[in-house]
Amino acid sequence: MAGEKTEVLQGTLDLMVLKTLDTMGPMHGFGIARRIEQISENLLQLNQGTLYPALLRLQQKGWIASKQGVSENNRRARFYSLTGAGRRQLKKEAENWERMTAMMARLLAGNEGA
Amino acid sequence: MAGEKTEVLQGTLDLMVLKTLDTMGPMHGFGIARRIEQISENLLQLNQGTLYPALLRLQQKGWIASKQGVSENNRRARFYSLTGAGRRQLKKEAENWERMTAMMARLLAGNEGA
DNA sequence: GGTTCTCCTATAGAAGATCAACAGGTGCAA
DNA sequence: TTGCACCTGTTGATCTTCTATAGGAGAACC
Repeated sequence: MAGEKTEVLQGTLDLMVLKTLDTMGPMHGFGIARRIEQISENLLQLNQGTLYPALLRLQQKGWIASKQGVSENNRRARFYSLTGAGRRQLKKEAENWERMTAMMARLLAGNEGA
Repeated sequence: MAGEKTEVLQGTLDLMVLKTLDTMGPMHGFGIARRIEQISENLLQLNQGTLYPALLRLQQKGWIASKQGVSENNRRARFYSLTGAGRRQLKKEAENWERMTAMMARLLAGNEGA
């Protein structure tokens, strides 16, 4: 009831995960999700069915690596961390995002000149 | 060869089309595509296979209406224009976009406080 | 010792958007 | 009449996210 539920903009999730890992260091999936929801001020609901396939995808592409460990709450958890390639990919996607927002800003400004 | 080809961020196309129609008035599909490519400084390549289904979708939702007409080059063309509901939807999506970019800005800034 | 709660990982199937590729009609100029 | 630029579509594949479901395991309370 309380306002709109916002979905994750397709193609943005990778960037969010990569950046979160870059900022926070190694984290487990649950923690990543919580962090993103916090940053979004709970506007964004991150489903597990969204996150874990994404984490798998990122691993297969070699952008993140995972290691078994134990969480703050003493539970078994899989910790993900950025690889070198992941850091490069993050840079690339962040730049792409900047370009995208710049373009949208131009469009939304509504200037009619080409 | 010449740099990256950027794909349309999924979920962004509706907003782009709606806003274009809002700024430019009635246009045919080909023109909309050209306008968006110009604004994006040719970073964005808009496929017909992307645009026309989108135009159809937008019509079915009642956000745009179409009318047969004749283009500047004297060809038969279908002109699309915003409806009242379309204008409302545009406002909504634009606001949503603002919220999304604000959140991404927070995330990319990398502040670690919640 | 058992129950229940929260944490944490995962998978399957459906839905939706975009892409690549193809197909076709028409005005205009050479 | 040939060719080109303009203009509108459709189809099938792929990818991403969502909804729904499943389950193990520590901790806390009884």
